[in-house]
Amino acid sequence: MNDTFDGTTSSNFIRAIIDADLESAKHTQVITRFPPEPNGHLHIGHAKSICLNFGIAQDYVNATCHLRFDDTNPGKEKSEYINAIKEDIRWLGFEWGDNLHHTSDYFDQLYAYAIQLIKKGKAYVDSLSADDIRLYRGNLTEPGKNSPFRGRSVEENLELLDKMKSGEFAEGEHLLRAKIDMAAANINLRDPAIYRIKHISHPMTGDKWHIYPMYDFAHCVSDAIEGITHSLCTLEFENHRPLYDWFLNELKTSAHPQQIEFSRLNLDYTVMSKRKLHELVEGGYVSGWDDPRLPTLSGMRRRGYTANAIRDFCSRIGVTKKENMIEMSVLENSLREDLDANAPRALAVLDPIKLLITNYPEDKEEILQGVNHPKKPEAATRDIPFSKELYIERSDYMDDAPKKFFRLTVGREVRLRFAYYVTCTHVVKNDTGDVIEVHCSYDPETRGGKSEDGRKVKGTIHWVSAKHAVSAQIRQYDRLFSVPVPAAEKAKDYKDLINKDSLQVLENCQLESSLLDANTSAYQFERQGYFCQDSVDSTQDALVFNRIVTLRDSWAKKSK
RNA sequence: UGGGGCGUGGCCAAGUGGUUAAGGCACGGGGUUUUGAUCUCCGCAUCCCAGGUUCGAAUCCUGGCGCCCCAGCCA
Repeated sequence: MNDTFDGTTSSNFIRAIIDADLESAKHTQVITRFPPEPNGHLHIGHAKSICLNFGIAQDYVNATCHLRFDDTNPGKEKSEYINAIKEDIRWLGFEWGDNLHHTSDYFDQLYAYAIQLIKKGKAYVDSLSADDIRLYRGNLTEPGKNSPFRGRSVEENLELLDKMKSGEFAEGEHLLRAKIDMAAANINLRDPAIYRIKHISHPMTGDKWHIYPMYDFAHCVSDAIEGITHSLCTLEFENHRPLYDWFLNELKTSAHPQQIEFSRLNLDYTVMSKRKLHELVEGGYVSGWDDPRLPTLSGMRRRGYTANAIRDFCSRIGVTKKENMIEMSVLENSLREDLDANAPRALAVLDPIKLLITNYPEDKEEILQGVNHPKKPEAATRDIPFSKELYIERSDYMDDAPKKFFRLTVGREVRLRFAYYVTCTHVVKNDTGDVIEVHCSYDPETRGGKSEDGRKVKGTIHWVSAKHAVSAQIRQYDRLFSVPVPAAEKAKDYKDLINKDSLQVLENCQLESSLLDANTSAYQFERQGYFCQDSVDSTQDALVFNRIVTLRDSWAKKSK
């Protein structure tokens, strides 16, 4: 199963373990699971896990991946997140079929297992306060000590748990704990909590329960119930694995999934923690969960990222146990690769300046042909109107330009893409010395942008006919933070490190009219970058395009 | 200074005692080009450190060093 695609390897140490388990016949089928807690939106870090888990289900014979909402904490979770999460996973290109589950589906079984633990003398109801429990737990270097309630009889524990369940106690009054070892070096083993009292109704189970199971107890048992073979999670759960195994061993479940940990994704110039993402959204630092600057899947989707690109990115970064910080350029590379291969081309002037072709007839109009995709002849061509007055990019003209500037300056000839060669004759400036009009003469013999005489014209610039152009607003997005690792700047609040130019709005950009019929997918605006119509704010009367990512620009790099 | 992990080029990442130490991103340079895009070619590490075992070590042993995680009735 050492499969590759797109020329990059997608194998990793986890797949190697699975291969070995299949080889040794420990398992004959593979079942993984993706277990989001419905308390926020999915981000690119989740995509790594989704691609790992669902990717395995996709690549191995007879394998499946369950989608399980880990809804054990009704105080923090909202059912509205559930649909958003499902939509994101589907958008990424994965499906769970009949395997949609909720941890809450197993509340009855979980409760029965808890009773079993009590009967085995492996769990007890503690009545210490939260503060006392913390005190009794000890710390990293000192062992904890037993709770005075640790020795309660099985009968008393059973009775107390039953009353906890039916809501006879206040929150915090009692707690069901596993009886393991208060002196364990691994703090997770110092009698961890199993059930806590919460008088909150649950989106799935309503008011049935007044107690809800803790992650450590619920997760391993849910995995076992579903027959998960490989339970993949991130590194911070490594210390919980002994507990995962302890529960399953004590309960003698029919299956004992193997928990395997891998490192979570970190991307530079952004933040990934749920807390920070919530803060940015709720504090109004961004426009919402789908703000195109956010690393959320909904934000990236709105920005114009493709699922393809994200999947490719995930396969490129690999899966290991090493802490990592992936550079944004890796993501952008995956993006550009997909967009270059698939996005139709168009001409659009973002910062327009008038270009007048002085020797072109006043009322003449021509229809020229532009190729829709240089690498896909089958994508054919489109009509592009041409006339005397055009708009070109302000940055494509320069006074006293250096030799290497392959664009316009007085006396220099350039090619107007798909159109004609034009030579700049002079420019008109306003009082403050800004160029407001560029005058050129054109060579009628160069229609289509080529000449018979083989004359070399190094530069090609994009343009749009003034009278035919449609104007639009363009939102240029850049990295959300001004530093690579916002969290590392301990002296500053990460919110003060937000890149002030992460969103730049350009009004009155001039687009080729065919963009009026633009669909929602990506276009390449030649020489600029990739753009897509904003799914929320763009209308026929007021077009709004988002810049997904710029084109690589070796000229900008050189001229720095 | 308890326990658990991790350390291969700027960032990822293959490698499991014998390879010129894969590949991608980034970076530098050449070519092609009606997008200074794409494409293409070339360049770019002795493997945290120190000892040791071995004919031979990134891979094995010993000792260091560095970084990450854990003291929620969160997940």
